[in-house]
Amino acid sequence: MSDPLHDLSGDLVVYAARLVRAVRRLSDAPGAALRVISVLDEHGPLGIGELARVDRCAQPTMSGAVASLVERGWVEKNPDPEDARASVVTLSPDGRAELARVRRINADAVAARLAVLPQHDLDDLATAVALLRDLLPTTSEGTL
Amino acid sequence: MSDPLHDLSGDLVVYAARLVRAVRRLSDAPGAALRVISVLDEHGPLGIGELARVDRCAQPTMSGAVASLVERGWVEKNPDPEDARASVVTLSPDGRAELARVRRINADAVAARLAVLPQHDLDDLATAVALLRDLLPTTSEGTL
DNA sequence: GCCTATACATAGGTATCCGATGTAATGTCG
DNA sequence: CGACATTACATCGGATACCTATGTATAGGC
Repeated sequence: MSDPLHDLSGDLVVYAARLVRAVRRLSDAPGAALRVISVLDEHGPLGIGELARVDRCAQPTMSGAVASLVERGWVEKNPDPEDARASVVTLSPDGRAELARVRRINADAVAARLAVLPQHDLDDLATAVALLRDLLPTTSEGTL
Repeated sequence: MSDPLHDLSGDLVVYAARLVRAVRRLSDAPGAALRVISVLDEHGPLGIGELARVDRCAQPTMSGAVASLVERGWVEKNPDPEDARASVVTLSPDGRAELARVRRINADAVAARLAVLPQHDLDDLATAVALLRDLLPTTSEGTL
C-alpha cells in the first residue's frame, strides 16, 4: 500500500509550504508584490496578462498588484508602443533593490539554519533546489 | 563574491514558494484550514493558542480559522475540562478525510511530474524532503 | 480577597485573491 | 470598408486570511 514516491511527494508539498510560510514573516514586503518583481527580474518587461499567466493569478488580480507596485515605485507601467490596448511593466532600480534585499534576508535565514545541520551538505541543497526548480514547467501548463 | 550556500538558499525559497502556489490551485480547500487540520493530525488535540503558535499566526486569526473549521465539520471545539478559559480543538473524521484527499491530490501531481523527469530519482526526492523538513525547528523559535 | 497572567473573543483594518462585467483597440472576413 | 469576434485591460463587488488593539473571564500567587 505504501508508495514511497507518492508519500514523499506529499511530504514535499507540506514541508515546502511551511518553509515558505516561515520565511515570509522575515520581511514586511507583501508576498504578491515580491512574486511579480521576481518574475520581471527573470523574464524582463512583460504585459499585465503575461504576468498574470506566469504568476498563475487572474488578470484583474495582476492589474491591482501592478498598480500597487507602481505606487511603491518598484515598477514602471508604460503603454505598449506596438499595441495601444496593452501595457509594458518594467522593473525599476528600486524594485530590483527591494528584490535583492528580501532575497538576502531569506538566504541568510536558510543558510544560517543549514550551517547548524551537519546531516545536510551543499550537495543536498543543490539537489533540493534543482528538483524544486524542475518540478514547475516554465511556460507550458501541465497539472502543475 | 558568489557564495553557493547563500545563493542556493535564496533559490530554495523562490522555487519552494512557486511549487506551493502551483499546488494550492489544485484543490479548492482554503489553505489556512488545511494547515490547521494538518497540525492537528500531527500533534493531536490542541488549544487555540497552541495552534496559533505552531501555525505561526496570531491568536485571533486562529480563533477565526477554528470557527470556520467547526462550521465545515472538520474539527470539534470543546471546553477544556481542566481549564474553563481554554478550548480543545479535535480533528473530526471528516477533517481527516479532507486532509487525506488534498494530500493525495498534491502527491499525485508531484509524483506524476517527477515521473517524467529522468534527471531526478527517488533518492533526490528523499534528500529534498529531509532537507526541507529539518530546516524548520519543530517547537523552538529560531529565525526560521 | 487582590492582582497579575493566561486563554480566548470581538472589532476594525489591510492585503490578496476571485468572478463578472465594461471598454477600447486589434484582427478577420465577406 | 464595415460588421464582428478577440484581445488587453480596468472596475466592481465580494470572499479569505491575516494583523493590532482591546475586552472578558478564569487561574494562580501572595
